[in-house]
Amino acid sequence: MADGGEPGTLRPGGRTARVREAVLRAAEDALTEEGFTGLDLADIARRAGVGKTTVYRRWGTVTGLVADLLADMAEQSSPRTETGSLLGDLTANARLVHRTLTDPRQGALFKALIAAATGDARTAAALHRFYDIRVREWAPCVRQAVERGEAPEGTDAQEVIRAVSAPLYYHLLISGGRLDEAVADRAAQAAAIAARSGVYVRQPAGG
Amino acid sequence: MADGGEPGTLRPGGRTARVREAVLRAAEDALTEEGFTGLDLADIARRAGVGKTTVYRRWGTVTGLVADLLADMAEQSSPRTETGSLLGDLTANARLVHRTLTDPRQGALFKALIAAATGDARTAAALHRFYDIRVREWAPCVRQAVERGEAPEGTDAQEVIRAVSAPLYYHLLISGGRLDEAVADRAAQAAAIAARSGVYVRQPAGG
DNA sequence: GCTCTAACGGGTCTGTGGTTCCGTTAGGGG
DNA sequence: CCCCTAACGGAACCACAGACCCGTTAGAGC
Repeated sequence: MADGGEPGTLRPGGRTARVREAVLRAAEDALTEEGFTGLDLADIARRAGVGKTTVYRRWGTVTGLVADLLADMAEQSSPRTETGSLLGDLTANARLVHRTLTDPRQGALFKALIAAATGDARTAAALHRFYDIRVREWAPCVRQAVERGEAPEGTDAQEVIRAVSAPLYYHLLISGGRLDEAVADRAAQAAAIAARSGVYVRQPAGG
Repeated sequence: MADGGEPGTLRPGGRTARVREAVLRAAEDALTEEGFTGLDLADIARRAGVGKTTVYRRWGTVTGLVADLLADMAEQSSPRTETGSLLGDLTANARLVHRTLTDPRQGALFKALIAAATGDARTAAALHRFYDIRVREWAPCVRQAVERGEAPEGTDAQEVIRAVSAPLYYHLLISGGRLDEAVADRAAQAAAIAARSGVYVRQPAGG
């Protein structure tokens, strides 16, 4: 009678964890191959080798499952490289994002995740959290540049990192142009120059 | 027996045109209010005051209808302003995009359109065409800046315009951060400085 | 290793988005 | 102004995603 809450919270070990893992991987595959529109929880259950009832009970809706997938993806982090210069670090970041988005599977997955987030507040929150974590991981390279004197005091490190990614996502989702490495390098250069010039200094002192 | 092609092509005037107009406006409203996910052709037909059979026959699928809506939107163009300086023109552009994306209805509509494009090639092509037209409309202000000597010869005007929009769309779709006017102004400043520095010169001559 | 019950899963039912059928309305050429 | 037929529209039909029921499996505490 007195249930503790959502299914999977009282006995999260063993089988439950295996099922979650299998379903999230299946969801990732399905999103990648079918896109967000062509998604079907029964198909995901089949891919994962679990009963579809389980998927409906644990996650309820497609967007709920995508939100959980994003939370899971947010856990895993890939460490960043350090080159010693702002432009070098931003270029490394831009090329990492570029590689991810141009990879056929990963690119399709991210497109689907972003599409899912446009239609559901919880999924959107999960997506924002995922990118917030990724941006925070790279922000230190901007702060180091400030310490080296490459960028002015008060520079918004996270905004600089976002500025590097933005043109790549714009090409992927909106303009549809060729997403070659030159686009990534230009994005890094533009962000580096703008950061050096103080464009990303918080609360500009009237100018 | 020998049909000429798609419905609506042989007798495109009068009633057919009125129906198309009503359905596209209804689709716009539905996309804005329900988002791409919660879209239903029967609901659109109801809103438009036409039979749902008509909508299915003329457009077939939701994505087909969205693609047609984008083609229709691409027709209407809003003229740009000219301020006399690159930064001024880019700021005007950034604020225009900012106003569009922060308007509750327009912002929701564009989110839905972009989401629709991620899942269907025809819709994606229509979206790319729409933005290509808008970008081309603003490109002249960059070319004028080149003539004035504000930016180096060979600057890719369209890429500069895209660089202005990119951070705004990144915030709207991905980071979820506050989309205030400062973001727009920073985007314009960053693009202007990068353009001046030659970041957007085509085929950089090694350097 | 026994028990209790959280969590899984096959099978069935149902609401609704999408299709088809066929009669009705109204462009547009003669 | 009349006719022909392109295009519209109501209604019945169908398939399938998602909800529900109830028996089965396997964590976790003693």
